[in-house]
Amino acid sequence: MSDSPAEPTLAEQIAAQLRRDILRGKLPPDTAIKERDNAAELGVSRTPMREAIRILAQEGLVVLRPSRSPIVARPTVKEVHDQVVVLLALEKLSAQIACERATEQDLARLAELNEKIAEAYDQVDALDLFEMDMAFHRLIAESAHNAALAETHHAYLARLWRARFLSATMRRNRERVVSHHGAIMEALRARDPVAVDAALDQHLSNLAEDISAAIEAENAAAVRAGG
Amino acid sequence: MSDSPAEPTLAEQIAAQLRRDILRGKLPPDTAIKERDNAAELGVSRTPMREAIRILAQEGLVVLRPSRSPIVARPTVKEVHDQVVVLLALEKLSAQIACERATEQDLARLAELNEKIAEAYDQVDALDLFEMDMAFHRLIAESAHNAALAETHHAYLARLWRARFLSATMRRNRERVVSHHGAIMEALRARDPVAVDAALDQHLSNLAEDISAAIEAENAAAVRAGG
DNA sequence: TTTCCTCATCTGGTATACCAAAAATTGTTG
DNA sequence: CAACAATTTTTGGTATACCAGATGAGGAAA
Repeated sequence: MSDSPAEPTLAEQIAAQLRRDILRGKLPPDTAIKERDNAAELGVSRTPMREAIRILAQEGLVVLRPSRSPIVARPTVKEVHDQVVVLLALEKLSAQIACERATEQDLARLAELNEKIAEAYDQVDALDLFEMDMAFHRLIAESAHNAALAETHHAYLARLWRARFLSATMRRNRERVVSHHGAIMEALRARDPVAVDAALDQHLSNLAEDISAAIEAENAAAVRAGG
Repeated sequence: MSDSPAEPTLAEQIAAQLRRDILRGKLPPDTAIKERDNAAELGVSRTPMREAIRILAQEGLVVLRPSRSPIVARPTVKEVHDQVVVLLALEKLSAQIACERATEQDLARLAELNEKIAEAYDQVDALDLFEMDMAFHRLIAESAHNAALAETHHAYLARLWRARFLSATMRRNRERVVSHHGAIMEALRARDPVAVDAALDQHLSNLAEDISAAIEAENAAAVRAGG
């Protein structure tokens, strides 16, 4: 699942481009991704475009239908909610294991990032803050030193990027995030599984609701626009 | 992730073929899968072979290396163990949710399959029994009615197919599996999350050890053979 | 007017050819 | 004999062309 960081292949570049467009909303749900037209538009052949579409399909961002153009996925509230449930479970498992296995370096990195977030939370724009939040959670997953777990967790984090971003824009109390992160940090540092579990529950419990509200709002808007 | 059940594409057929060969051991770990030679051998072009290899890479059965032939993966004991940990967590989460959400039909199907296994456990061959066991666990995951969870669980189940098969062949006490399944069944029917958790722990706790032993044995054999 | 059949068109799937980069091998030179 | 450099081979990546099936529109018949 790890790409060669050296020189991304054309298909990966295309996938990255489309991914950005989808996540930023430039390609809204239900938009058709015709591999012919789209490839011509970008001046590439169908082959890498095809592969890029497969990558995004694998990530759940587009859906493939037999004998039909692939379209940008329009996740239902239930689907997103289900994914959040899994994400939460994976992250809690990670944290549990991390209580035993996290190295001092892991904790140091986590603390450093947490510090950075605490300093910047009211100064940087939402997107940057969001990236840092994502990195924080990824670090937790990686602190369990379980490659499969980290990979799957990361996949869900990526898949929920848009939903989480939508929810982040509507949530204005950033202070809470910072305090939650602090609680998670402390629990991890104390290597207290129970406290970590509680802290994560606290931090992510509202996420599902926020995301649900955001998705519903977007879908309602789409319906109004005649989507 | 769901295929069109109608008419599998060539790439999917090739992937299925290779998957079987790998899981059955016909293509042992470290075997190179040259997309050129292999395609010519099967009488197909590189395109579907390439896609098939990607599919298997996604499943973790083969590893892609830059500027090198893809090779059949040789999972380390730690990797497999890590995956088992995740599988167990996913299955326990499924069971927890299933305690609330499982329909009577779900439980009926589960009971039916359990019955079938109990009747056949000492009569059918290991492979058939294994398939039934896999179906049993998949039913548990599906009883949570969380598509994302079921999908990820199934992916891990498939990824661990070979390891689980290896462990199954070396374990001769099939009765235990049956009794464990019965315990899981009863706990689910009672919709008792604690009991389900305990039953699953009981059932899957030895799996990691068994698998580890099997993997180590295979790797040792490979070393002896000059792999 | 409605329904059904036909045909043009669009879709993804596959085959083939070409290219550039990276190994591996071989030859040369110290 | 060893180390280095050039060539040859193998690899994956990309472009292009062709094919079969499905879709959907449009016309003909009831």
